[in-house]
Amino acid sequence: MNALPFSLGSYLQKTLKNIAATLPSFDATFDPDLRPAEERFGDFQANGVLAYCKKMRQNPRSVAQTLCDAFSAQNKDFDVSVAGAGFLNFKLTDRAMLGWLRRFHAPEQYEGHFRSVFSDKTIVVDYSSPNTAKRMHVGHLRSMVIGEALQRFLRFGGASVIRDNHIGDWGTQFGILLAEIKRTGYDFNEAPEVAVETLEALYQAGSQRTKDDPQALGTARKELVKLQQGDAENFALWEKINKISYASFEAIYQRMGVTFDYVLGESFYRDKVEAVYNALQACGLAKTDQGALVVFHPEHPRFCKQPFIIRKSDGASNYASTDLATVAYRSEQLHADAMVYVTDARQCDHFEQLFLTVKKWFEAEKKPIPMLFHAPFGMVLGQDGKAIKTREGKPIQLHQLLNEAVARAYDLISAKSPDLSTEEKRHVAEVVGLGAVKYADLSQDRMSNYRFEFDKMIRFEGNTAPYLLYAVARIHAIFRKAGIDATHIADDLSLDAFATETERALAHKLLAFPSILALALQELKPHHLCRYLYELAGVFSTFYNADKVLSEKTDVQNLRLLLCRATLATLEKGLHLLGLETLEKM
RNA sequence: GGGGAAGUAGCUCAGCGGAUAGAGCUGCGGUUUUCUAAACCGUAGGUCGCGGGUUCGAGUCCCGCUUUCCCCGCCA
Repeated sequence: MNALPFSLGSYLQKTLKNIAATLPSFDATFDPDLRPAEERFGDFQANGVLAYCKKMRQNPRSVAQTLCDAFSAQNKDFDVSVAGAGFLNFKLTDRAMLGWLRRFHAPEQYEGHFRSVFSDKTIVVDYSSPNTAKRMHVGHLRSMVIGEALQRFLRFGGASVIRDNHIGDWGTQFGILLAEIKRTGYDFNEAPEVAVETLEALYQAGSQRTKDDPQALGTARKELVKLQQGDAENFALWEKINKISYASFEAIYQRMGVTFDYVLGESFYRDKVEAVYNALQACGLAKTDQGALVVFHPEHPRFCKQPFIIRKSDGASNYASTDLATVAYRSEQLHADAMVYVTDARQCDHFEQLFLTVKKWFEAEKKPIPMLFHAPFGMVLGQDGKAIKTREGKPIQLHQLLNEAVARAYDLISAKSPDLSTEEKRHVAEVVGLGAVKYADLSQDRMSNYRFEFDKMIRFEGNTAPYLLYAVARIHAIFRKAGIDATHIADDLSLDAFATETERALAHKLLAFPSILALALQELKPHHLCRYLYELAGVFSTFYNADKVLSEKTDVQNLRLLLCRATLATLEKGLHLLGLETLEKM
């Protein structure tokens, strides 16, 4: 018999499907519906027989039994049984479990073993994407953090990922800002760190002015059209603004460990939107309405009336124009099979309209249609449950927020680990503080709004980054104490069974890692992985408390070191996939 | 007015049509001559917004009602 693969869930899924194909009770529509099981039921369970029998009007228990018998006739690694209404429960033998652990206890052993529907596909992940002329504030956190995690998931699953920061550098804000710069005569004669604040203030003042005064709005729109038509003065100003903005973004990215393959802002597509206008009119999708070029979708209950405006009545492009050009560019020039957009949920309509339009457009031109995914996320709320703001009602600057997280982490570490050197404390504080901010964001379902509370994210109880990082540090401490390099543990075990329930419970949890990753990837939701890592750390802590690793018996110690090594690998790999750094000491 | 998301323990949240709805915080009670107690163990806490329906089975799907948030033609 071959050694068991890394992804036991998908292995069982495939095996059951194959076996079912040889049995008269099943047809090709049967989906075993495999998932990790609670330990009291086994290690994995297949619930699919129930749904299948409902559809086929068959007795689920007897059908499950035939599948169970056929499976156990050819596979001795699992004890399989029929339970309840017709569940199939699979419990790995200790021997098979230990065999799996020996094969997959280190991250380098995972490489190439985790596959998904995105494997071997080229995928553009569009995330962060701030607007220039403003500094990043708390509202920019989620796209950056969630997008970074998702692109790492996709990459780990064997996809060829292109990270694209689609910066908003060509929109209406420039009309407002250019008008305000000209009105005030701002000359950029200050350091970039100061200039970025000035520009922000100018934008805010200008933005208010356009709301109060229709004439100012008109002026701003004209400045934007001039820019988009290549006016030299406006273009030079635009370049200055962007240069200053990029520098302020880069400082944040560096700190957060975020890098991009491309930074193709909206402006990159400025000479490509004309072709979009022509193409969509040529294939009859776009028409002029109230002076603007729009796309309606007659078959859609809402978008038959709600237009997708691809060119404004003043001739200026908007983000629909550039987004359409962007899809074409990514598909044709970057050869992307799929695109994932990580933006806030308010843009759901926009992306639904964009995807519908692309589908029809590409169909009409007989071009391959890329898979398009929107991964929307909810708002960041303050402690009062309302959109987070400073006391003055302004957005909280991202760099200030990160500084505060790190400062709070530093205070805590100074109190808890006074023996660390100042340098070590600073490093730990940086990892813990930034990790706490990232993890707080990732650990909640991205679709819901989440409450930003320093006190909750920088604590060591519950589903937090510090709790997970602490578990990692404790495992490192065991290897330090044993004088064993964690990457060189003995895997030639003499034991072929677990000695304690807690050992087995830990192994049970470790097996589920690939299934959880698959779920997180399928839904493009990092919180599934967070929840899993938290549970794993919890099971480990129980084991750590109950079973002493460094024991007098060599065989027991080797088994437990193997479990520690596997737990360490999973926690570290998982945290790295989430975009967090890990520590050996804290 | 139309549409979307949401309403689960006092609070913050998990819960892929499946098995007795779970965590953490808070409360109460324990555990350290032992690998990091920043931990662990125990206990308490629920009309899953309300009312119907589909199903062998509904927190999960459908319909109605209700509350909150968000979006709805030239912002992104």
